[in-house]
Amino acid sequence: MKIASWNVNSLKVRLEHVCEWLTAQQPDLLGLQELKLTDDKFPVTELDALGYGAVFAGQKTYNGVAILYRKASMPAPLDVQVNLPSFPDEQKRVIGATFGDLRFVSAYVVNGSEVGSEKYDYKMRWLEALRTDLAAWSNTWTKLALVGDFNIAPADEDVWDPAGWGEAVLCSPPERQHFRALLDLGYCDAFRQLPQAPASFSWWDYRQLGFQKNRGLRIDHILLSKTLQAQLKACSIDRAPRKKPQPSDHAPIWAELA
DNA sequence: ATGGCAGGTACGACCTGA
Repeated sequence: MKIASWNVNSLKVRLEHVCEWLTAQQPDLLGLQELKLTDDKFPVTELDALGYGAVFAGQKTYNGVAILYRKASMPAPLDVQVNLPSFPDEQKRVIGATFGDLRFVSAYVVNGSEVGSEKYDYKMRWLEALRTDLAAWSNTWTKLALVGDFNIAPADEDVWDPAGWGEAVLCSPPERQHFRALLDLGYCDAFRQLPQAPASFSWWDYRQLGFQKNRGLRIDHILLSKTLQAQLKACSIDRAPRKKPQPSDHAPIWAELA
């Protein structure tokens, strides 16, 4: 089974890229973030034509998350849950669903703007709630994958210029502690369970030829529970869509499970 | 220190992203 995550930075603009990637990669589950569209504009028909169903929670302009599932291989989603139960929020940042005995959660973690700002404080409280709810979910589901744009580079090796970034937002010690706390609930960072090339990133700034110079960050992650970790066969970031015209600034990350 | 690029809103610049 192949599971994946992709911050598409507007599903309206990126629909062709998503359709091409689904066709080429045939993931069984794909978590999307930053849809930037309301539910009435979600491309149900186009995805259905490729054999994919979807559950989604969108809003105007910002945020918005979805789970796409390959209908030929996956049962229908059950127990669809939008947002964090312990954190009432107007912003649509989380959607979870159960496929057979697998719980799959797609999350778009708060960016945080800059350390010490009001948005950074919101990010801290939001991550605290995510920890609380992930702990609760872990009591219900042993096979759980939490995927998404975490807006945290877990370590210096996940930053193209650690000295330059320092302890700025996405790299600050409190954010990294929050990421570590999620792992401490019994999860692994799938990407780091396997050998990877140095300077592997999932996001590159649109400006200053960021991608061409590989000036990026690894902020998109697949977290696996222990049971799923034991099934992990491969994990990779696919840079190909980032090379296309009018790309998302994020690349998809995928993991193969036995 | 700032802006640079991109998307959305809405048709002006401005907000947000990471």
